[in-house]
Amino acid sequence: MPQAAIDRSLRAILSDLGVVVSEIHLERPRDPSHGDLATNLALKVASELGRAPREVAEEIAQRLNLETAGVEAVEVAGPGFLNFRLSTRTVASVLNEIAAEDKDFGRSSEGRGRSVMVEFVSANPTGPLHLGHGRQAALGDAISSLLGWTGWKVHREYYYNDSGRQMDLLALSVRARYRALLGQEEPLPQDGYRGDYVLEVAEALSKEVGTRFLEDNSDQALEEIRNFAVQILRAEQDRDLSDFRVHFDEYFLESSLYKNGLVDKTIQDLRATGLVYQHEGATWLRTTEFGDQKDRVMIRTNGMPTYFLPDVAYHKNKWDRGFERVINVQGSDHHGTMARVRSGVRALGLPEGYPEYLLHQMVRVERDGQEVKFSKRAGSGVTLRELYEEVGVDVARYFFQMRKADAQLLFDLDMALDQSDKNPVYKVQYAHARMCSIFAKARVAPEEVAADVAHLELLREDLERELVKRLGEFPATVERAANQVSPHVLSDYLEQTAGFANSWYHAGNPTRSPQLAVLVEDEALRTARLALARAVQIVLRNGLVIMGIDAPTRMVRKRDQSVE
RNA sequence: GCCCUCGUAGCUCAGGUGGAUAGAGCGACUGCCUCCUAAGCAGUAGGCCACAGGUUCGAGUCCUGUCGAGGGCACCA
Repeated sequence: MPQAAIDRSLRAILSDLGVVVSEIHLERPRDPSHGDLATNLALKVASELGRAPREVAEEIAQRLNLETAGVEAVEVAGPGFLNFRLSTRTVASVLNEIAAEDKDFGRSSEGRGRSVMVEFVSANPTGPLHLGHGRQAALGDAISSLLGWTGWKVHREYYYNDSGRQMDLLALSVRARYRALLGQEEPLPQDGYRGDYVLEVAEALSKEVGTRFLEDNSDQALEEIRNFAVQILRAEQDRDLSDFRVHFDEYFLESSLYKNGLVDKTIQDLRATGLVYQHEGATWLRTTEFGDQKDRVMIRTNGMPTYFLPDVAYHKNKWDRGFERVINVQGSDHHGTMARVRSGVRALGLPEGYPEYLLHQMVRVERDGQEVKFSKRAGSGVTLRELYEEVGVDVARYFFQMRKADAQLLFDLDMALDQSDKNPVYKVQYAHARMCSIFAKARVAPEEVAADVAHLELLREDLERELVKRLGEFPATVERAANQVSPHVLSDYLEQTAGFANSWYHAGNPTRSPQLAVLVEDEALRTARLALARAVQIVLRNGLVIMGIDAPTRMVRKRDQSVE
């Protein structure tokens, strides 16, 4: 990459000047007259050297070996910026790198094969997944993928509570519906689950067991009902996720923490720290020791643990399984658990800031400017499946990823259902498909497109240069998105890159400027442009792969909203 | 009351570590095309970056406060 050569040259000069700098920030200036790349380096180190920024910049510019840095010109501007104009050869050589690396272009090794766990979705099996889970599924999957591309060994995990009060509530809700179905009215419990899906489970139950649970109020009967309901609802969630192309390496049951004695072990270990005390009949942990706002109850007066205890046990277990880095993707309503869990595991000797959290805000859906609120089946909200069956999985995944997690997400159904370039998802996919259609028309296999530097130097149109530069930024963009745990950084890049690619393509429309078409008569130029199209294709495809979105070679428009 | 996140164009949102004239999409407006290189293309207008202070050569970005939106502050999950 051109950045790397300049970076090396600058570092050499700096060490001659006797300055150490951890990172050199090279950016693409907005204003093209400021060159292809710019750095504020001189401004940064000027004070350390006790010299004027412009003077330092001048000296760096003078010492720079243009040839080695792959630069055609360097100039000092403004308060002391260094602006670089890349040589055409440097710009062009990017395309060969992209073609050579192909499916791996954009991968890096920053993670050095270390393990990271991403825990996400983690919904309890009490009903269908809703939009919040969808956002989380898309975000968690994309983050996992980004980490994989930057050299981490990623473990996707789903944790769920298969015991406890919510489950009992579910069982009672199902039982009430089941009995009502068989003519014996039973009121839903307070805070019971009201969605139509509970009725579906009840119907299935009655088919399975007949009237067996009509009179039986035993705990054992209730547990059977619970297990039955959980099995059905878990299966439904699995289908919802799998059809959404989200898959996990491991499903972790809360109940296993009790079965394996990890909860008991945790409370013992905590007691050994001396941070545990009794107060008004409950057992507390002094989490304020680690900056929590108040101490937390671990075991209630009635002898039952709160959720805090298994949470700590679970995260200690993550650590013990070798995950020194863990990212929990959760709704921002879980904000309160963050300080608690971190304090709890710190008491057990784990490092500060473990685990990491990515909290996302709520999702709203709008149609015709009106908020869509209801799902009869789910009882409340809109289910994930309802959404992606209407707009398609690609669109749903993209929309969930295209905003930063800590901002609320407005899901605009009118935009989502638009099948033109106005829809960012299709814009990127069209751009990819257009590149594919060029190869089809030229009757060449994309893998066989090759051009040497002499050809590539012919790419002198502004749009072409701009495109090449952008394509070269793909690996750095993937890294930034991964480091910031922010998939929207990537979707933003793809959308803009697709925009440039589309403009480039349209510019060569036969009725406008046929000399700008990819498939021009001049064979050398044609070769060069095919190589550019190939690079665009690779970058867009790799980006979409990371996002978990199809990169179609041909777009087929759906006639209407009915299922294909 | 305390804590966290957010506040940028009419709308939805980007704005690497503080850097040069604050960007994109939608919508609006103006041209162009009816080509088959795709369900159009090109361009224009639109901003007190919520507000008030501060830090500094320089603030949308950092600090303090105010206002507004969302969420969290359980022996619930």
